[in-house]
Amino acid sequence: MKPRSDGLTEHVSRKGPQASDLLAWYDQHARTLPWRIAPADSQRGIRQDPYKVWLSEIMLQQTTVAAVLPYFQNFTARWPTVSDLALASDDDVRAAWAGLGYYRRAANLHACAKVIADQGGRFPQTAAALKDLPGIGDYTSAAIASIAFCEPVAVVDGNVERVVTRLFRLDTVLPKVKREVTDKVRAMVPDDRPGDFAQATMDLGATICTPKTPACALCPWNESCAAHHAGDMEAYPVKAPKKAKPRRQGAALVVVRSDGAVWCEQRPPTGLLPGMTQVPTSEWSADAPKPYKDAEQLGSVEHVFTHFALSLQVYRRDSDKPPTSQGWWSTPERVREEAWPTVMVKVLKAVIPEIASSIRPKKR
DNA sequence: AAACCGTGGAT
DNA sequence: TATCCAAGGTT
Repeated sequence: MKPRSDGLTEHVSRKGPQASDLLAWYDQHARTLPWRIAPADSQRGIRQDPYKVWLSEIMLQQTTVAAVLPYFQNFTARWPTVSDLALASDDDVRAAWAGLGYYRRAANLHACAKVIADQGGRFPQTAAALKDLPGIGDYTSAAIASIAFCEPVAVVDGNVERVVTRLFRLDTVLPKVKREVTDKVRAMVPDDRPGDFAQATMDLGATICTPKTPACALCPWNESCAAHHAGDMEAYPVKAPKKAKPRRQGAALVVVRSDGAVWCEQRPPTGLLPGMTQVPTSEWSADAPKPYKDAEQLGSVEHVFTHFALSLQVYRRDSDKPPTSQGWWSTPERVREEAWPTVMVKVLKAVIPEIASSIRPKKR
């Protein structure tokens, strides 16, 4: 024990973070979310619905809670069970996912639902078995297993990486530090409440141990946090420098039929925006596109994807003739049901704002 | 292993 | 306006 100037002995700094302290905080401050049950119910032995846990976890990958909420409500209202989702069409799932991003998640979600429906609608109950399913990796398998099935596994997401690298001042650069973080978490997971512990560490990261100006004064682990004592919380986790985003450009053609229908195409099933709906467009490259003929140029649209920024020149043509060989006319009543990614919503807003403004799901 | 894959909100 | 970044997975 380290002697103190007042003659007492310092205990807390050697104790290390205790799961019980975090769980006590969680019992008071857990966020209320539609896929989650209250910690009091959890302690009564009530389990969360594996379908809702799985669906929410897939949606929450690299996505904020606020963005997920209306999509989660829509999916669960439309497809109340995993077997209902398995029976949906690819088009319906894509359209329902439109706007959430990372569209391969939607294809993996649907494929996963079909596998589970084939197994009687029952989810595998261990992290190891869950990880074999499409769209389910290290994090998601552990999250579902611990939250829905009480398996005491380490659940490590971005929040947990931040919390734990600060607790122990782990200065290995991401993503290498993940192994150390996982080891630290594994040593802390309580056998009696693994799911609540996982959700508590994530809630702590989301609401207290935030990337910038963390609220250490409110943190149940502040006394045992090395970074808090050192005052360098924001230095963790250590990240590699980011690469600059290249800029690409292109042209998009909105063809409007005399009845107001818009010509649509489906993007290829792999790569960027897989399977999503688009209007005819040039290549997106470093070079300036050729202008479309017999069309009015309406201005440009800017959009930033994960690894490049795009500037699209928007053209409008009024014509009853299909401009490309593969595609379909979407009437004004149907346009909002198409699987438009956000870049295409921007394009449509530049041409038919009164119709395009109603494309996204309503917030709840 | 590093690149690919969206989006909207906060600062 | 620019940058960061949020409950990652796949190849």
